[in-house]
Amino acid sequence: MPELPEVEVVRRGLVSWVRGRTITGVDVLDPRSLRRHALGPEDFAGNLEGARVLDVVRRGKFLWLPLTDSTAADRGDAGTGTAAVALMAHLGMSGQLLMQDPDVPDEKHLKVRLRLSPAEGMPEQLRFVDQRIFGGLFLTSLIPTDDGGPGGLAETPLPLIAEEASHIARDPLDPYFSFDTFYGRLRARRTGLKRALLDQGLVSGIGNIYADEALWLAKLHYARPTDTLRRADAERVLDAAREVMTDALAAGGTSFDSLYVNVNGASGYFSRSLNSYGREGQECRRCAAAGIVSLIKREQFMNRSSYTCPVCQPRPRPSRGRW
DNA sequence: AACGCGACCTGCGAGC
DNA sequence: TGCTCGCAGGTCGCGT
Repeated sequence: MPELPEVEVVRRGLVSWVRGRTITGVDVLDPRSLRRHALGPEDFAGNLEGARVLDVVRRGKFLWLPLTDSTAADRGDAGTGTAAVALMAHLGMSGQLLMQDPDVPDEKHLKVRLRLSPAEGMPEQLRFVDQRIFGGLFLTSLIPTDDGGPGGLAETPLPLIAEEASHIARDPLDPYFSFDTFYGRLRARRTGLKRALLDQGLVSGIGNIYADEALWLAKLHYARPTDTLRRADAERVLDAAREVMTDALAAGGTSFDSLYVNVNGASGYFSRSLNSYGREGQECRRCAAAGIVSLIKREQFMNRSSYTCPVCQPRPRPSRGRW
């Protein structure tokens, strides 16, 4: 489910419920969801119990909760306490973070339950639910960022980043995102445009859906070589990514239920607004508006599906070298 | 450096 | 009804 807009919906939903609260108990129902926590479930639980959640931070599709040291958790400054570690969450393909009351029956794919200190009118459990187990939770250190900016989007941005997310580039909606840096690195690559857009180390937050949508909006083919891509084309595809992710974020707001973080917003947004993804055999809307009949084509690329309009996103001609 | 895989998983619908 | 196949929005690590 989650690309940047979906993860941001989760972040926004989560922060008002968990910021300032203490983790009082941890139930690991399926240790496979802690695969990336090398020291095992007991270490995971032991380090979380007693720690206070300071914030919810996102970079790309990575989400983390900076924590106070569990031994120093009784300071009153929930928002400004220092943090050296964080609880990292990645939703993978099917992960959800749900706020639930204790009397709500366990979800079928409930993997980890965090019990939180009671707070007036707030659910007492944060549950990690994940059908496919590509996502997971783990603890990670917080380290200084290397560009002076904040580690990610947060209520109280700090120049610290979760170590396990430090290889992830900023996303196009991040105020500290540098187009010049992105473009320079893009031109240095000898690869295709979609592969580059999906490379979270180059630009983050874009997944298979929004890559296809951005390429469609920008009228660019996924195989367009990056090393010759003009600045205006790179700007166009990034602006397109920004546009589609901003729209999705706005629509995703409707999928957030105040009782829990609802990760079910897919149906609402996608059925209405997608122009290429999942539309194999259907008319390209832009071509149709111009009186041309062109059917969206699906192709295997990078072991996944890519959707393009053969008319307005023509495949680039094979380059034979300039000289 | 880049790429193509496989690995990690469960569940759904289509087709037989 | 039950089987197999292909498919699903991600990331990591290996070999070439």
